[in-house]
Amino acid sequence: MRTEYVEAVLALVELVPPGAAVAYGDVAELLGSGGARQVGSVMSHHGSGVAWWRVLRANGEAPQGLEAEALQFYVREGTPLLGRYQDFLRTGEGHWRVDLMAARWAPEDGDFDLIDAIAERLERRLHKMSAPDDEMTV
DNA sequence: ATTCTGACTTGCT
DNA sequence: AAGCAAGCCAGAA
Repeated sequence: MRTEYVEAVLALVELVPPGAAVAYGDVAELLGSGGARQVGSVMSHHGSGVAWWRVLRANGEAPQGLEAEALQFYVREGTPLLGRYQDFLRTGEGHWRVDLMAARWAPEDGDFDLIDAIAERLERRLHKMSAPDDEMTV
């Protein structure tokens, strides 16, 4: 993934407040570019510096392979959870997930501007690279 | 150009 | 609840 996209994704993720969360697909949608898998890829390779646990699967499951670590953060941040997470904390058994209906980030007044700024900057930087120039007609 | 690979999604059994 | 197939977007080989 190009660095412009990586930066845009990370910048977006930093806007998500503690206790809230968004799905991979949500991030792509807010950026107006790429898809859920691209966002997942970015998080996997470059997400360690941000609150990666606030970006998860559309059904509320934590990022693949990091369930246990993520749960610690959710509990600490008071993120709404569903299922037997307490069992999971004690025994490592039991299914649970984030209650995305309740936890999904609802951007506030100032956030929309920031989101737009990020999306626009990405758009600009992306377009600059292609420069079509009628390539197909040659 | 083709194929493979992912911290993904959605729909159907 | 749990699997599965197909669709998805893009980088890498």
